[in-house]
This record gives sequence, C-alpha cells and structure tokens, in this order.
Amino acid sequence: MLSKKTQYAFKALEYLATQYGKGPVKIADISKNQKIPLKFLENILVELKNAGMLESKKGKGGGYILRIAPKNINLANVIRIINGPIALLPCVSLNFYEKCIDCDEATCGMRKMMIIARDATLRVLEKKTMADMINNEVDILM
Amino acid sequence: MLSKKTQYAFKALEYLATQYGKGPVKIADISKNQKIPLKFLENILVELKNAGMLESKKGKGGGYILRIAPKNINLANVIRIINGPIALLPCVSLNFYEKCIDCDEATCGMRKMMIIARDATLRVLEKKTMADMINNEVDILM
DNA sequence: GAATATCCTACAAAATTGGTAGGAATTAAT
DNA sequence: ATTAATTCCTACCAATTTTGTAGGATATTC
Repeated sequence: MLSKKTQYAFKALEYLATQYGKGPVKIADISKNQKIPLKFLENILVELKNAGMLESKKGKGGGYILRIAPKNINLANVIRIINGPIALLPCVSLNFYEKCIDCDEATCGMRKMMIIARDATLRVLEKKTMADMINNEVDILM
Repeated sequence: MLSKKTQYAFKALEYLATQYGKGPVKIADISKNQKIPLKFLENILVELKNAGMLESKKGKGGGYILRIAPKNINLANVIRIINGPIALLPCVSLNFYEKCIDCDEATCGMRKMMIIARDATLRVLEKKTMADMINNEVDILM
C-alpha cells in the first residue's frame, strides 16, 4: 500500500497540474485546497523538488511549479520518489535492487513470479500520467 | 513491498508443496530447510492454518499439511492472509476496503488509476499458483 | 529593511515489523 | 498412566517506519 505521504504527494501534484502554466503556487494554497497538513507538505514538496519534478521560487509571488508537463509525469516515478520500490521483493526491484539472502536468483521460483507481477504493474504505472489523473475520462481500454 | 513475514510464508509453503502427499511436515523441518526463525514461523503457520490453507496434527508424527493442492493455491491469497491488501490504496482494495476521507470516489482520478493498476497486478497474482512457483519452467507467455 | 516564501535541522508520538519467551494443550507410544 | 513430541496461545519487546510538529535560517520582492 502507498503511504499517506505518497497519497498527499499525488494530491499535491494533482493540484499543481490543474494550475500548470499559471505561475507559482504557494504551499499554503496546496495545503488548504487539498487538505494536507502544511508542515508535512513542505517536506514532501522539497523531496519532489530534489528529485527534479518541481521548481521553486522564494519570496513574494513565489511557490512551486511543475518542471515537467503533467502528461509527462508518470505515476511510477512519483511512487518511486516518495514511497520507494514498486516491486514486491527487493531482489526484483529495478530501481531499489537488493540481493536477497539465501536465494539463488537464477532458480528462485518466488522471484520469477514477482518479476511477472512487477512488469504487469509497471506497464500501467509507467504509462499513466498526472494528466490521466486529472482528466476525468474513462479509459475503456485498460 | 512484501514483509519478511510474507516471504517466509511463501518459502514455507514452497517447502510444504514439495512435500505434498507425503504426510505431515514438522515446523522444525521447515524452519531448518528454509532457514526461517522457528518461533516466528510458528506464528506464520498458525495464521495460514486459521485461514484454511493448512491442516495441522499434534504429537509425534504430527506437523503441517497443505489443505489445498499447490496448483490451487494462488499467490494473491497468500499475500492477503499474511501481508494484507494488494491494492495500492485502501479505497481500491477488494478484500480490505476502507473509505478514503475527503475523496469523491466517483470522480477521484487517483482512484481510477489505482484500480487499473490493481487489476493488472491481480491478473498475475490470482493466476499464478504455488505449483508455478516450485516448477522451474520458464513462462514464455506471461 | 520589512514582508513573504521556501528550506533545513531536529525532535517525537504512534504504528508496524520482526522477532522471542514460556508454558498450555493435544496426541502417540511405551 | 507417563513420557515424549508436537502444535497452540498469550504476552512481551526492540528496532524501524510513519506521520507528523517546531523553530528558525535563507532567499526574494517591494
């Protein structure tokens, strides 16, 4: 399951996506509109900024802006920045790989299954974007 | 990510699957063969038993037996018993549903995306079984 | 230089994870 | 009937992660 922090991140990005092209958005505005605890939100936005997804401006008229167009921000990236691995096992993660103890990766059955599961999940999360999330169109095909 | 407990559960079930039809298997044997802390393993096996997946026999010659054939134990069920929800959000879980606060489920974009992701993951996890896990055949078609 | 923002460091309560300890209950064999 | 073998139950505990909060430092604008 995604942490609450990650859900907040998505909500914040949703709001920034709706304001895309309209200049900087203050943390306080995001906090108020999306009902996210302000100080907690600060941490989240800094992380997204450090990951290159947001740009910030200090002082009056400042705030946060998306550095990438909503249609180019895929959901997998957001999850990886805030939540961590998407795979179900560390030894199967593409971005957070860790060797598993006592397991021959070449023959491990569990590993094989989890690779298949990972790929199925990623096909969705890497295809869907923040634009898909704010456009309320129903996707008939997948 | 799956908890260590869940990984242990899979390893224990793997071993029980290889011994399917050969009578009860002692906790100590599973612990030794799969390198799982014995007392921790006890807890796990009781949970699997309470969920109806295992049968137990006490006293000499006792131990645990699969109540279901390996080819009928799908991975999603195991995960649900030990790890909990498979979905990425509570409001999207089929078996552990919880309403999300401040979110209109009919229009929430995040929810729509996570339903699609859930379904993609489940198509794999509900299809694959413990038999697939112990048979070391490569699956060409997914 | 005052006001407005983000940014940084540190702390902390609560929940979850990954176990361990010790004995009770049941069954089988002698 | 006793003993040995096994699962089962209750309770505890340390470490880690999660979900925040507090307070001020830093940069920008007017």
